Amino acid sequence: MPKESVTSEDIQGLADLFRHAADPTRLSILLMLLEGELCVCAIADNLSVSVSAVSHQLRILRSGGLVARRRQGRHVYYSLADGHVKVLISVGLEHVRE
Amino acid sequence: MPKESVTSEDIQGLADLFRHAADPTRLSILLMLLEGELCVCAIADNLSVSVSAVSHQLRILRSGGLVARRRQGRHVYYSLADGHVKVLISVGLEHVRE
DNA sequence: TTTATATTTGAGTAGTTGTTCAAATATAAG
DNA sequence: CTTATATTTGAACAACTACTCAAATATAAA
Repeated sequence: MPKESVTSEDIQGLADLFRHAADPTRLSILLMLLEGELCVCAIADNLSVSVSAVSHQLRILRSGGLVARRRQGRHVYYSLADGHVKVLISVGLEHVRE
Repeated sequence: MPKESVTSEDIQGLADLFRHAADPTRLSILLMLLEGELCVCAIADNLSVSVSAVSHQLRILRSGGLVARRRQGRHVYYSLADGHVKVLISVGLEHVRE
């Protein structure tokens, strides 16, 4: 992957991706979604964060293409958008655990 | 990688890792270092950023264990600390390029 | 429709962050 | 020692971010 092939748009996209995963609350949400989809209230219950705060973070994750959502009745279920997130978290964990 | 095995320290470490890679300037530095070690002034020349700004960012990258440094004469050469960074960038690029 | 539950949204705010600028430190050469 | 080059450091400041709170929207049940 030579440097010449990396455009400034790539860099901005990469920075956005990492920035979206750089917050403990959002990261906790992503880790929860590794095991399957969850509705907003379930995520807020498991974390100790308000529903509003979770919704705000989910909006950011969705704008970054990290999660997808599906409405069913009064609930909105969120899930990981693709497999890249799993790999990023796995490699990241290897790094922080040395 | 079950959720139960991920501690809050893991989450904080992961968030720090992604946060360190979440800035365009730092990301550009990491991409440059993919091809080999460089001194501070060379990095500042290639980017359009002041030497001071580069030094500040290198300090952050070093505190996060992403880069290592080696002094030789008046120059200080920086390089990637381990292979995880390369993988993170590779997977990230796959994601942003769809 | 009215009521209740689930989620989203916007404003406001405290805390964080990246840069610039000036000063300090480090090493080498004269 | 003095001078020059390379790098680091701290303060100050503007820009950004994550949360709270209140209000709005959405869907379902009575």
